[in-house]
Amino acid sequence: MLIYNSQSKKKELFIPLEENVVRIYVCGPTVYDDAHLGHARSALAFDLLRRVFKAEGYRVIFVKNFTDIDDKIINKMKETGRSLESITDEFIQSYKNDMHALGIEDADIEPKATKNLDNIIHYIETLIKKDFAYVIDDGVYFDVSRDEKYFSLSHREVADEQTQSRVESNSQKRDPKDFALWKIYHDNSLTFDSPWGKGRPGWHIECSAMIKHHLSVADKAYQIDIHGGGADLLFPHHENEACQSRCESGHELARYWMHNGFVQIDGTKMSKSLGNSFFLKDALKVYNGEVLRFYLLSSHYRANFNFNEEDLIASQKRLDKLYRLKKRLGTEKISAVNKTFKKEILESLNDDLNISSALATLDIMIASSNEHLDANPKDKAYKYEVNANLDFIKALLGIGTMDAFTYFQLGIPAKEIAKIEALIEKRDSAKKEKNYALSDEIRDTLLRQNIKIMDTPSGTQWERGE
RNA sequence: GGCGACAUAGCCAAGUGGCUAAGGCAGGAGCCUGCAAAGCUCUGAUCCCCGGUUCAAAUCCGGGUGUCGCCUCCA
Repeated sequence: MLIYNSQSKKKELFIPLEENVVRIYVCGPTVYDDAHLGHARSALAFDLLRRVFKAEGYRVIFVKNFTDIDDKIINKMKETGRSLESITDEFIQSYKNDMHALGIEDADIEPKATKNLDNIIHYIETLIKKDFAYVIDDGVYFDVSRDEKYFSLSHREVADEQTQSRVESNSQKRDPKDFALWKIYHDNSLTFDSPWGKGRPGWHIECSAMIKHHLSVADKAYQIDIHGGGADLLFPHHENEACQSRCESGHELARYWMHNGFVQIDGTKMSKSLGNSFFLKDALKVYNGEVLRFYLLSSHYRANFNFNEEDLIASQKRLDKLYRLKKRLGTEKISAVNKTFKKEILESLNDDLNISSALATLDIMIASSNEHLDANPKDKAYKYEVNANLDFIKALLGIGTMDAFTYFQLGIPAKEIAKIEALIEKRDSAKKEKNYALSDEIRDTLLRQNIKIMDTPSGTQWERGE
């Protein structure tokens, strides 16, 4: 497996810390609002990574946190009068529901900041004891000058004056780049006890503390194999995490750093402040989860992804072909997956998740299967193998999980289905009587309702249109 | 202002030194069909521009132009 490491800016051969085991930590959402398409893309990228490792026979320990202490959550508490837990529970559940709709399973471990306060405080104490952090009036800060490898992850040169001036700085901080490990609050907002006074943990510290507690291996040069997240987290979040962790433990945090690209709308980054963000739950009202999954998954995870409906429809049509093949197999019996097919798909994905290349192989398999079945419609052994191929894809990519007839009837209420099928019966009898004028008229009527008719040797079938 | 990424057919998108530049959507032609749909076959690119390196470059180097991102919470 080759993985593009943001730290070296190169593809590197993946070598696990422990044989046959992969430890992956991904920065999850701050749970103050519903998930948007960007969360989905990030989650899908690492879901694919997880599936590929599993297909290669690794035991995967996949950890994704929920940041449940944050100023935005505190603000929401003030606005609504609700408790922290009621807000974060709601959005954790909402996040999970949306991800499940996309075929993304829960992480193996899902730590939360509120459940790791002791770990966080202990971690900060160690950093102070080792003289990497210092206490001033408004909190505990990390002394960046004590880490000569600071900037080695994000490759930033020494920050220029402009950058420094942009950092909101406490005059007592030794360096504007120093970042908060613990923030002390004297107001009535939500706070937690600490040796330095009531307050809240800084953002970066939770990941370092939770990785150490939940995922790290001891006595290796690195604590975990892979650390992932959105490209916007590279600096300062991941740089700070890496810095804290190497200083606290003497070991580097992660051997490989992976960063996914953004979802863009009309060529600009989707973000709340720009007012162009798209909630996943709203998208899921319009598009089936698997269709959305396939679309968001279909281009490389590091590239930016320009979301638009036209491309989504094109992507759905591509998925339709997989389901049409599934439909025409007419059996669920399975033999062994085609070895060449499996090998080619895995080779593509093993190259830093080259999904485009993998999907090209899938499309070629679909076309050649159709070709073979056109010539040999009754070749059962062949059908079993194609079934096995589709089953392999289902586990690896999470597509083709539905019954084919269900797939083509998505979004059509049962009442409509009965009406459609009644019309099709009527058309069938008209056809038998060679009353083509009537049968074509019925077909046109259905087409106007976005229902496509197809006459096949095994009877008339229908599908929803776009 | 500093740093970085990207630029491949109408659209989406692989390929990063060497046979005919993957695959999908859209379009065109054909086979099939009562006619369609579906499926299959055929069909489209001097790889942003200008220089350079090389026997050979979409692929490496330099310079442009353009788009986007990070530097502030962010997936």
